[in-house]
Amino acid sequence: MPRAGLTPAAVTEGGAALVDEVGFAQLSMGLLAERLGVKTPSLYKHVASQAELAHRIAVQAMTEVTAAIRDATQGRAGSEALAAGAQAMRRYVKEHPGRYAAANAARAAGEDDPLAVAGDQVLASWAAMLHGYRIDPDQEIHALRLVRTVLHGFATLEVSGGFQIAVDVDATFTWTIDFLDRGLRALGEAH
Amino acid sequence: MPRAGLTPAAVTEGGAALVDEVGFAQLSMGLLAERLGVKTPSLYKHVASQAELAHRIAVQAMTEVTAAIRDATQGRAGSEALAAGAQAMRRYVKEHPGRYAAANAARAAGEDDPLAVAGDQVLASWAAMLHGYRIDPDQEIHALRLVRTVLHGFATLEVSGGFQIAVDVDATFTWTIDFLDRGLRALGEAH
DNA sequence: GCTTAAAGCTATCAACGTTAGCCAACGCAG
DNA sequence: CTGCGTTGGCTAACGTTGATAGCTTTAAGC
Repeated sequence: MPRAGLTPAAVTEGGAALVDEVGFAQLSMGLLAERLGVKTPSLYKHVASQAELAHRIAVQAMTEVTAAIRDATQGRAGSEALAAGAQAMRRYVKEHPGRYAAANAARAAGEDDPLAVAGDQVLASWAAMLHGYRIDPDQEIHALRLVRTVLHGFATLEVSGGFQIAVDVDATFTWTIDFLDRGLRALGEAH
Repeated sequence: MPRAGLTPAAVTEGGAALVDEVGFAQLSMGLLAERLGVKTPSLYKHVASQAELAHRIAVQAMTEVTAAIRDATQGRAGSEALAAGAQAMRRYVKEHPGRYAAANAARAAGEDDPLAVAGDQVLASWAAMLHGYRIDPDQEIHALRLVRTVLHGFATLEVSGGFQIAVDVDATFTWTIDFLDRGLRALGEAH
């Protein structure tokens, strides 16, 4: 019988594609094995456990989110950077809901966990973006957490179908980013 | 052998207490049965499945959240109502993280699903609170979604340990609510 | 007290994650 | 090209957990 030519990276990539299709909660070793044209136990030659697989998917998601935000905010500052970064993140979550769910479910084990490193990079992107608003350093951490809260909250609510009413969610998102932008600008002017 | 005297409500309540202790993901029929002093299959005399149990817990959580917000905002309006309601919700989530997780994981099946009804009541509470800000009716839906986004995002991030940095999360919360309040007041004045 | 609906039990099944152990495929040395 | 070691894939099997079947016994109502 010919080999499938799997590697840890290939299994992770397959798992990431799978959770985006069927949802993170529906991830199972059997289903992934089937997609990869292999029997279930074979996966354990590449990943130690389903928990490790989920963790790898989470790291990949964090890394991809970072890249998306960085690309979007490249060369922009202030309001433009906020809008572009926020849209980039929202788009990523809509296109890869399973990966984002994996990233949310995952818990970093220690400071040097790749997941923690990737998470810090996302935070660093938002921090750099906020810098353009010239906010009082004492309030910077609060503003950073606010941005994260809003984007995370919006993304999870939208993906889980939380917005039922028949009003354009796109409009709400741009409105929300605008609301955020005004408040942040006001903070900078008050400095 | 004497009977344990269980009912669907008692099983749900036990399940709610359990998920708050061990986490929603760790909910299992065996563990709950043990807590209730009964063997696993006996639970199926009261709830149809683990999925139904989780759904019941979610409904209970939604109902309790509604009550908490209503009690907190009773007799207040505008900024005060926002602060009190937000604090009430945050407190509920911190005290009952498992139930809140159950509520987030649950999906309402149809318009008359008790979960949908309870969810609508929460939204109605926020809508009533927002009314005090006298916001342009066209923007009311966006503001409502924003409030929900912020509170949901903050609660989930805090419960999942998302705020690592050693700066007081309480301070960030009040700061965030204040940020929200200012923006909403500005919307009302611009009307 | 007798009847009967239902609560709890034991036994059992199915699905899934995981491990053990075997065999065949590929990479490389000679 | 041949032999050999590594390694990826397989089958078989186990433990756990959700769920069902069917029996027994409790306890509520007449």
